[in-house]
Amino acid sequence: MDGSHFYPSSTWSSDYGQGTGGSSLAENTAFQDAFVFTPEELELLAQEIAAQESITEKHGPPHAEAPSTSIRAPIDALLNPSYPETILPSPLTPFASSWSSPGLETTDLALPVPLSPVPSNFGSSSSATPSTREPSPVLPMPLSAPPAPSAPQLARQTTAEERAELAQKSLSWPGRNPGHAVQEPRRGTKTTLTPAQKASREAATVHGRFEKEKLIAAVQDIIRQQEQEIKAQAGVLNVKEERLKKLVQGQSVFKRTRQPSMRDAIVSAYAEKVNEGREKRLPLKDIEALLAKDESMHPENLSLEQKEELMARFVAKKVHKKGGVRATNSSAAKDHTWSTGKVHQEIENSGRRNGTLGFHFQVQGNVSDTLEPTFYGNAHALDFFPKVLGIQPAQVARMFDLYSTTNSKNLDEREADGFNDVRDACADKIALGLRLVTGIRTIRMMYKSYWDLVLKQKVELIGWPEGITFGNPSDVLHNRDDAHRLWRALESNTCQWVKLTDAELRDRTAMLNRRAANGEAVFKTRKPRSDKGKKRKQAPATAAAASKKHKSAEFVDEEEEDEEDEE
DNA sequence: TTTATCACGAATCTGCGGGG
DNA sequence: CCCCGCAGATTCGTGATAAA
Repeated sequence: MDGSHFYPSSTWSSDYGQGTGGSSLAENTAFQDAFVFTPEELELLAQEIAAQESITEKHGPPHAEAPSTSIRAPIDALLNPSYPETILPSPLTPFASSWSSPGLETTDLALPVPLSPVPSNFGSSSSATPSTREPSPVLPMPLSAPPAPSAPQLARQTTAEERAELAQKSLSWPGRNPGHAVQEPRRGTKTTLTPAQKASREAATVHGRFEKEKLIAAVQDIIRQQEQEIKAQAGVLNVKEERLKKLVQGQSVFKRTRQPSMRDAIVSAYAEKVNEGREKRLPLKDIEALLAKDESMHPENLSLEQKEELMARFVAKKVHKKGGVRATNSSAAKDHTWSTGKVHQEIENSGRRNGTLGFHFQVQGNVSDTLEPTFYGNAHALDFFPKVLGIQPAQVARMFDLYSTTNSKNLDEREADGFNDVRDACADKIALGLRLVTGIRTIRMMYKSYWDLVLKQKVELIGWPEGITFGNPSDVLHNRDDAHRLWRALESNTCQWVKLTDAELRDRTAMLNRRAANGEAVFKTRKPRSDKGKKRKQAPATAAAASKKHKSAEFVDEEEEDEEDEE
């Protein structure tokens, strides 16, 4: 069916939800795009846009409207509906409280009222009111805790060294993690705008607003068409409208991280090389053009060692980007907001696709941090708290926040605590990998008879980190570094199970036979039984006993073998 | 064979805080 | 309270290619 243009694709959602800010509509609808709007909702939406535009023109961006109450205030509001309503946004804002909004949705106050699970709303299009959307309360800034002492000093006009020194002394996240790699924020790329540039930006803003209006109108149009299309196709296909909607609107966001490629490694290194000492860095296009001419950097002209070095540098860079400590509270806050938003989106989408319920709580790790505590649940997931545990989710968030800040730990402390967990996780991951690669659900990892397993199952565990003895993680991992090294290898799939080709299998067999011939104990040999060679007493000859005995004898033997191997 | 990730710098956007 | 500029974040655009 060629109707894909009728449906909001993921491209739509990213453009529409996160791209061009300015109006709160754009930033607040990031996770609403999967909804179908009823005519009533569309009307509300239009009013909302108008209201927001006028606010924006009058008072600047909507975030300026955010109440400057303490973080406790909205929680109190949740717990106590009689809390002054002044902190609440207009009830006309049906979509005004997605994860990124500083405001609270009206439905947040109505938490005790059971929320309908989302799927039940799909069919009844006209009654799917905004109030049945998920509560997604996000607790607004600023935090009541004192601001990090480092923040104001880090603000500007400081050199990189001064910043680093201040950060080290401060209670900020990098300051609490001395010795850990810190991502240096991009600085100095900003130049003062000329009047012409300013004017140009202003014009662009106006143009952008106009474009956005067009975009919104187009989206509304698409949504209307989608409604009609679903209705029509449901009849043709003889499926329930509700079912079709679910299929159409469930978004899939399966994205796998790509393995680092040689080409990207080369481009990355080359960019650094050609930009060295350059005041204004070259655009990628130019870098690629230069690279195309520079034959010394072409993969076919690079030695194996050079390639390995480039790749190692590139991988290290990526690791740093992924896990480097954020240098400032401000960048940490941005990262946090974005990351939690993504988690919420996953919970939401997965819930739609698979019918699951989920919730997510994330709070700052230290009173010096300034991150928003957030909690989120799809459909009626958050009802679990009041209905089963007898406690409001907001209260849980507050307790969690308190727990977290009074049990603050930096990365090293966390890792020290986590040694056992990491070790266990390694063993689990290896076992799971074996099950996946063999397709045998009940298979167990046998470290001591590993080579028997390799030959029998035609699989192999590759990429075991150098310097760590191969064996059961419980036995061979003795310190944090080794545990983390193995874990990183497993997590990055550097160390993983692979299937052996016939040639590889022959190769391994030959290799093992050679080693065995040299007297090496590669194959596990069982100790001969103590009564070997002796004539044994006959078992009772009843039919039942005989059949049972036969079966269990084999079974028990294998079990014993496994237990022995795993220890 | 098709899809979409990912390298980079530039462009663009947002929140914060100083100053009027 | 509002405006403005800074700092730092995200998104865009292009081509190659890993992954599906």
